[in-house]
Amino acid sequence: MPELPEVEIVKQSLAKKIQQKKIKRVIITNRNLRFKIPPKFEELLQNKIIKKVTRFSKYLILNFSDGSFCLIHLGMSGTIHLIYKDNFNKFTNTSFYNSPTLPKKHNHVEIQFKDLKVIYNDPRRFGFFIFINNKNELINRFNHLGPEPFFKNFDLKYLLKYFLNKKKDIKSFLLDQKFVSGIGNIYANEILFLSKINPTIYAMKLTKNDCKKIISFSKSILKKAIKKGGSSIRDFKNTSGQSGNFQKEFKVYQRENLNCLRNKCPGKIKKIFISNRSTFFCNICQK
DNA sequence: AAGAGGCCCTGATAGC
DNA sequence: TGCTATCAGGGCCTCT
Repeated sequence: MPELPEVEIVKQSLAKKIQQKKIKRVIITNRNLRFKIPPKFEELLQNKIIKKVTRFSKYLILNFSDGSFCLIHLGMSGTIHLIYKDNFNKFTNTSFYNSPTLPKKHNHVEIQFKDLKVIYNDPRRFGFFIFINNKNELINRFNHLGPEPFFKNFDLKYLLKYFLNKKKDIKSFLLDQKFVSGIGNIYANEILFLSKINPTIYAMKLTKNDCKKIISFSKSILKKAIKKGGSSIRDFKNTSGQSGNFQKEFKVYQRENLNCLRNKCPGKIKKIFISNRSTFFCNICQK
């Protein structure tokens, strides 16, 4: 669900509110996430000072002043909510993701600061919180991940080499975090539409020009989505309580049977499944 | 080793 | 109204 742009919005919002602050107390109300939160977790975070909040791919990272980290993933349904102390008992909080109010069910982690608290909610429990002891351990966690689309090494040479002899559709590669990290189902669909590439085509069949377009549109669409505050396909709110706006720009995602939006293209958007993920494309202009 | 497929989980919605 | 089936922004694991 949250892809790179949405996680970036959460990161920016969170950074403004909790950087340089000391964690007073951590309360776990439900330890069952993708990885069970160990009993010592609360103790490890207590009294840590958050030097910086950063992001890699779809991962949020709390960088503590003593060199340790907390790695957070939102999975499909993870949301982060902020509650100010004055309103501790009111649901007038602003939400970073997905809900205008704090949900009553499925709250898992509560991180308390002097003046506010941060609550993590995750109905489907595909997300996680992991304590990381040091930089090496953090780097190891990311070892298997490919570059973000923004990185310099996500270039033509990389794609051409990676796609050599690959008998798998390009859509699956855009979703494969080992190849490129940060792209999810929405943006994979949109990138292929903008590139005029059929999602079912084998990666090895792509031309040099196709690869150039994929690189260029991956960067531009993610940048644009961040600029627009992410995509709100449910109730996404940033820290100011504002929705993202990028969903208004979707050209194919969730547009099954609607007219292709490319100038003068007579096509209609089709929906198929690739590796169990819904895939939207125009079968006229996406060759 | 690449590629296909299943699985983790709850909730919203569509269809009967 | 109320049931069931399907699908949802992700990623890991196993099998061939």
